[in-house]
Amino acid sequence: MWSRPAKAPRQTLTLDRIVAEAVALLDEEGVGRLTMRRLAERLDTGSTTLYWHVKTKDDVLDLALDAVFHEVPLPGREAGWRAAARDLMSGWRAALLRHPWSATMLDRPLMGPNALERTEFLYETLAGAGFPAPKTAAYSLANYVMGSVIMQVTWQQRDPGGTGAFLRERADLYPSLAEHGLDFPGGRTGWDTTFTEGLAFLLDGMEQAEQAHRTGPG
Amino acid sequence: MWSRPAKAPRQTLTLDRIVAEAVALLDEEGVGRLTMRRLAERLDTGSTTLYWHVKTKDDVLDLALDAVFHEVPLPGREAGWRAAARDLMSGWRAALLRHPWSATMLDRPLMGPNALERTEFLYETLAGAGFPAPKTAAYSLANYVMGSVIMQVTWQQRDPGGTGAFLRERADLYPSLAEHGLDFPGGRTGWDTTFTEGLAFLLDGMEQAEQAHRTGPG
DNA sequence: ACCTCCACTCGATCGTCGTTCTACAACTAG
DNA sequence: CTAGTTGTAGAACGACGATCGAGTGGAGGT
Repeated sequence: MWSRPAKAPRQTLTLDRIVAEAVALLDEEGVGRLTMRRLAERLDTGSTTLYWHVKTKDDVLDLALDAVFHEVPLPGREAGWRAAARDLMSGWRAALLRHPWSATMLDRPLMGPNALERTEFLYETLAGAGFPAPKTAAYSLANYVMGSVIMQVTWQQRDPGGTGAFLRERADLYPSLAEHGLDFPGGRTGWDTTFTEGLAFLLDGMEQAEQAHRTGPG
Repeated sequence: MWSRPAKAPRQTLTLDRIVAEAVALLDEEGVGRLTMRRLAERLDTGSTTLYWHVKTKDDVLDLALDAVFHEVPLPGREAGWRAAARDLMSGWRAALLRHPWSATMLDRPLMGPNALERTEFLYETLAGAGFPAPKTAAYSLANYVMGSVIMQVTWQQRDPGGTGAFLRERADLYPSLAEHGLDFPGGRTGWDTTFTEGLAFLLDGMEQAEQAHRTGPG
């Protein structure tokens, strides 16, 4: 009819749009509020429509998580394996922290193309450096990063801030904690330097083992 | 009346019974199937009754998680800080692996009495060993353990076993992964030794720093 | 110009969940 | 025996993930 409401020009929904909007929604409201209905609403469609592009909600989460890994830059290898590993892990951490919800989702297989590409890079780097067991080295580094991010996100956003007081009240039970511990944000860069120092421990140990392996059986 | 149906002797529901049953349910069916209704059913009561003893479902999960930490033995300190830290971390890991659902729940503040007691022990041990920043050392160790458990549980139970084949099919994209990697279970003790070796990296680095600090500024 | 087909959309609906409200039963103290 | 406290439970609410079947638009063939 003459005054037909110009029916929206049917810009077909794509998987990319769904994933991008899911990431945005997660960034803004957190993992607890990601709902198929809410996600659909933001995309101006019905919730059931999403199921044409995606099998389950878990698919959306898997895709969103892998999208985060896409933000992790692959460092150069000129500066040696240690610098490459350090930079990759720092970038990995930074990307996860930029999307705190992702920390909660690290308990699923990281099998997306972006995650695999980064893991492959890490293995290549370590194997190329002559590590006898790149598996162990990569495993240690990845574990450390995952644990760090989870811990930081946990304390930063799930802690009502009362932890310090909570522990100080119980200083008789937990003297060491009350003295040295758990007031993490502390300095502005507290988290970052603590992460870097811990990573240095790990890299030092790895370097030591690598040198021993190079000079030992040679 | 003589033949009164012996109306169940009203053994009042206690918080301990709830937590114990929650742990059992989680062990048997996993975190996805823990429901207030199912939990209540196992306790022969109504779901709403649980809310008398507990404020939300999250409380149940927090309590169940802390119950896991109760299984972590506190090692002796005679053998030095390194042995104590190693043993505490191994016990920590073992307890979490015994209840794989707990790995998924490490993204919440570990503020239960059992968790705090273990953390306090770790801080005490490291501070007593003269570490300049026990916070960094404890943080590194805890992060490593958390990451390790999460990764192992993820691959062991959420992976349909097709990962090896999946990666081998894509050996052109991920050559290093296909060669050295990700076929973790490998030997029977693959996970354990990989964990121990990685932990040794970390402890080596820490030991090195501790010695440098002792001889350096002295 | 017509028809067909298929990628795509959506309203209604199912079963389940966490949680609240309110009424009720059992035990305890006086 | 009664009053109050402690504990229990049914019904119900709103929201969720997911399925089903009926629809809609546009591209391609004829």
